[in-house]
Amino acid sequence: MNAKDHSATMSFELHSSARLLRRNFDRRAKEHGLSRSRWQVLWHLAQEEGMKQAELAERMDVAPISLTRQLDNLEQEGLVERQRDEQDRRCFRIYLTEAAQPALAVLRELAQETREQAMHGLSEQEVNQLQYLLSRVRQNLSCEEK
Amino acid sequence: MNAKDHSATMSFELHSSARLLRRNFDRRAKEHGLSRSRWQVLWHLAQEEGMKQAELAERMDVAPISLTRQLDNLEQEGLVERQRDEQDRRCFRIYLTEAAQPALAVLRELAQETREQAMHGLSEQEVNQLQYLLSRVRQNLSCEEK
DNA sequence: CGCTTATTATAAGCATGCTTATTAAATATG
DNA sequence: CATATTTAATAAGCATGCTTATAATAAGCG
Repeated sequence: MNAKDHSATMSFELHSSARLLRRNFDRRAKEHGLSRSRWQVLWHLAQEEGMKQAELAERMDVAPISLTRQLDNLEQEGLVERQRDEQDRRCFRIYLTEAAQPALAVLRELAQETREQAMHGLSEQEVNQLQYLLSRVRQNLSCEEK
Repeated sequence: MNAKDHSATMSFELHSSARLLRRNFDRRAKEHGLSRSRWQVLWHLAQEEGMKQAELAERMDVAPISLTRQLDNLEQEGLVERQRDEQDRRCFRIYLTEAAQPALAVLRELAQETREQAMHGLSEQEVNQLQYLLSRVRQNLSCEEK
């Protein structure tokens, strides 16, 4: 097997393992009534509240319009709140509500389970190495959006 | 940073780099009028023709019904053909047409470019290592669909 | 053979992403 | 100040995945 074949296999492995990771989490989350798009919103808000919709969309790596519908639903269910920015009345700031806390607790637990399953049998050094190599691939692909 | 944080970052890196890989390819393919779902069909057929729709869907890791619409379109454009299986008249066998060859040539070239960009600066050993680690993650996640 | 079950493809309708166009508000510019 | 441009959010409509239901055919079994 030459280097070129290796890199082809690599693309496959990368694509495949990432898909399985998402799916593994999705399967767990679904049992708790959380779809992927929903848990992604809650997850990112848990890391930082009060972002504008556009900022949140940027972080989630979806188009702002794609977020609108999700926020509509989550707001209707009382899990998030849109608050008008007083300085710039065009935009909303997005906050989690108290009602979202139980869902977040579930999410943290599910994420932990998925990670443990994915990394099972890998030494700390191997996890570090994998992370390092992936970050280099990511940088190769993200820097040059030419 | 402890092992748990590492594994969290790892999930992020895996998710992120896989997404960038797809996107990088998509961007190139789009310039040639090929959407992801379309090139995935052609790509898999190029590896093996004459599969049943269900087999092809299995390989592509989509539901059979999701493939139906894509094949409808590709068949209409004359890039693929459905041929009735003579032994089992319920199923079709899917084949590429001559008209698909130019698109395939483009796809091969794009795939090569994307791989080279993704793996830029990685030694052959590092590519091997990355592939090995990813395959272990994949096995961890795929074996236990519990 | 005749009935039941499994398999293959499709249809209908939903979820969620996107592109493009629109509205309201802020900002820049003459 | 008035107009033009930019920005934030949304609306409309398309692409593509899914789940669930349906039709045709094959296969198993009495």
